[in-house]
Amino acid sequence: MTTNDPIGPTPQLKLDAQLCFALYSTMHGVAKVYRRLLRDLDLTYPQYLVLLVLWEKDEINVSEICQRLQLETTTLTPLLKRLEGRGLIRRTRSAEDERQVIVTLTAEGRALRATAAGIPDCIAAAAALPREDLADLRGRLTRLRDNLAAAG
Amino acid sequence: MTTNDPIGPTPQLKLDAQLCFALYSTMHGVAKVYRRLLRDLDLTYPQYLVLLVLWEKDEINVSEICQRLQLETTTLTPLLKRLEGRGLIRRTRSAEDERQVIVTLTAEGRALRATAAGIPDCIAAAAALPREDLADLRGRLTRLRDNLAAAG
DNA sequence: TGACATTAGATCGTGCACGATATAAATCTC
DNA sequence: GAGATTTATATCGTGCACGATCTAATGTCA
Repeated sequence: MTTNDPIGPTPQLKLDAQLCFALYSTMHGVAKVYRRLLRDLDLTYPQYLVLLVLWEKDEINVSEICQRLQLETTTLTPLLKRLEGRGLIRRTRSAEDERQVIVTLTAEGRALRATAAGIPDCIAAAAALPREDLADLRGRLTRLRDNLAAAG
Repeated sequence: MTTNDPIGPTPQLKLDAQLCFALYSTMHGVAKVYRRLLRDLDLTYPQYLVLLVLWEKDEINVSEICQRLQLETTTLTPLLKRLEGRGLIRRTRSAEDERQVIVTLTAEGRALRATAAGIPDCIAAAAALPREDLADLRGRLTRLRDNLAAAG
């Protein structure tokens, strides 16, 4: 028989006590809800995030999208190619600086915004918490994220 | 020239206003800190989570780990094979029910617990927030996760 | 007992996510 | 203005994460 606790309690190593696991599993729960909502649009959640960025500001280069989403170019390059393949965006080399790739929404990509307009309300409904609680949670998470970035 | 806002404000579609993006990017920030801490142990964060589960309760089957971590067997099967390849766990078919695979820590897998004992404090330090704030945040996230699961 | 359903894991295919590295264009330095 | 450095993006390899599907073992019930 193996003992389950060979070196003492170490309560911080308990899964349910860990903030990070709460974050991890809650994110998966959110992703699951989004998958259902985005299935109609045939989008993944990261693809949806890229469109959110472009709906706010069109004709930006890849690294600006990277900065906004805190993702590496190695993640975004294939994702953007898929969005281009779907006809939602165009990727063109900048004339002034040939190193940059400018990402532009197509008419279809812009049109998708109207279809997506209802998504935040669906998420809020699934969250089933008062709007101010959600805003408060967002603020706390953002502060944590900034602290981690400063520490790392 | 393309307009940036062809269908009106729709402020809920703003990236920075979205709780879900805060969750998503904060999780990536956390993962980044863990990657640095776990590099010495040659573990990924999901692998570390599996070990947390086993350090709490050894000799459990695959589906129990799935339930604890809220992951699919299709995610865990290859991950467990990698941990087995590293010599940290063993996978054996149950004698009573041949469908089940029982996961057991090896001596090396148990020993790793001592090495990992300092990680939670490192994370707390990087988070740079009072312990009660972190506990509060964990509670709020768990509530949100449960609501989403109930809705989905 | 034999047909059917259920359960536990595994396999396959697709899409993130990132570290290490490559390449080409722009910029800096002398 | 030639060579070194930096910058923007792409390529490659590995590891999650999940939906769809498969297989084998178990359970059910006529």
